[in-house]
Amino acid sequence: MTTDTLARPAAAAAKTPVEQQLATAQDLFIRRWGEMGQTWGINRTMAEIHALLYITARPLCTDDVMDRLNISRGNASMSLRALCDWGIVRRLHKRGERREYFESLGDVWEMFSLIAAERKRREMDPVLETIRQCQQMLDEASLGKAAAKREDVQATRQRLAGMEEFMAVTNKIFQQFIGNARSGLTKVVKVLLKAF
Amino acid sequence: MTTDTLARPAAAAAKTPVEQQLATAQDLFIRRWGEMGQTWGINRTMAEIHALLYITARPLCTDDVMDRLNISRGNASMSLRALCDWGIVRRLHKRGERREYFESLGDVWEMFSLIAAERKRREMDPVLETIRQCQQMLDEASLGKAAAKREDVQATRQRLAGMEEFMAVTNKIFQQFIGNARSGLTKVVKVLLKAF
DNA sequence: AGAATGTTTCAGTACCTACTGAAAGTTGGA
DNA sequence: TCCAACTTTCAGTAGGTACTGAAACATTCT
Repeated sequence: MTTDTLARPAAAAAKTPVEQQLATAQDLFIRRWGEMGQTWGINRTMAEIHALLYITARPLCTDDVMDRLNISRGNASMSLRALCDWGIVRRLHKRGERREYFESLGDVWEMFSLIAAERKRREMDPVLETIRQCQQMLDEASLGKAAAKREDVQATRQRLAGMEEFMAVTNKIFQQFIGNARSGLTKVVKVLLKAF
Repeated sequence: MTTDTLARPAAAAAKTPVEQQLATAQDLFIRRWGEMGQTWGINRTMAEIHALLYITARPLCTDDVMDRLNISRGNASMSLRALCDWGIVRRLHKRGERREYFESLGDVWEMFSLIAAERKRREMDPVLETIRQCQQMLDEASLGKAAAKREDVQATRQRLAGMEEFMAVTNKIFQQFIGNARSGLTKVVKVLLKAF
């Protein structure tokens, strides 16, 4: 089932052996990156496009992407836009050319920061808010004297508190990464690796 | 489209007001946790079952789960097994009872460690290996004198190297968490908060 | 052994996400 | 102003994942 991993068309026309090998190596990376994306909730094509832009390390236009990955124009357009929204791909106008080019950020640490910031905002923050909302509901529910002592209510309260603490701390760590970008992250890493 | 978020049946029969409010608060948390799971590559039901076991803080049997979340026996069985495989839910035999119960770990930090370890193994390690494989392919490709100097080959090499460094360091950080669980993470947090 | 109780598996299906391709929209040049 | 080059949108659909429900399987009790 993964045996045809290498079968994806490398790219079109006449190539030198070296070019072919380069394309094959790139395809291997692109494919794997796409697979990983999926298991982290990023769709395969988007991850593959990003991998392509990152690994080729030069600006590509929509048609380049379509041809290389064998996807439709619509798909390429939507995915490129989404990548730009995440901030990990940049639009680029070449002087004297009408068509737009796209290039990936080159700094993996910076990309990670951008992604972390966005996912925190989109996914962790809402959960934290929900937890607090739940806690409030339980507070109101157990205004009655006896109610407050029900063990099931107590148990749920404790679990909510445990999760809240975890999410709050995780959020804080994320925040350290965010905004510090490269310098911040490498510093973080150094500090961490030394501390253990 | 998210308006019926609260419409999910709270649970069946006759309940005191407090019980109802408790169930409602729990459902809210369960639902949100399920949503978040999806965006992190964990299927909704599995995340919901886990949330249910965590938030109720007592062992539940398959039928409890089925009834509360309104899912089929097959689905409940498969998902519970998967949760046990991850190690964040434990099977539990009650004395004198035939049926099996399930309970969630109570320590969020420990759960996080288990999940991190497993995802590292399943998802990051293969990518690291692929990157090294790609690098090797390029090494072979550019044995020829001129080939090694092609700028496209050079560029791809650099990008691969950047990604490799990132993944290697990330892996190392994960490894610090794994096995250290709570103490490890809180230590990380302390170190970080002091360093900035 | 058979019945009672509980669990797992899996073929079929519902549902949902991601993709295509063509039409509509946009921008710049003549 | 119209044309040419290029981009975006979106209705329809393909393909994939997750779910159901029933049958097969397991275990314990009588």
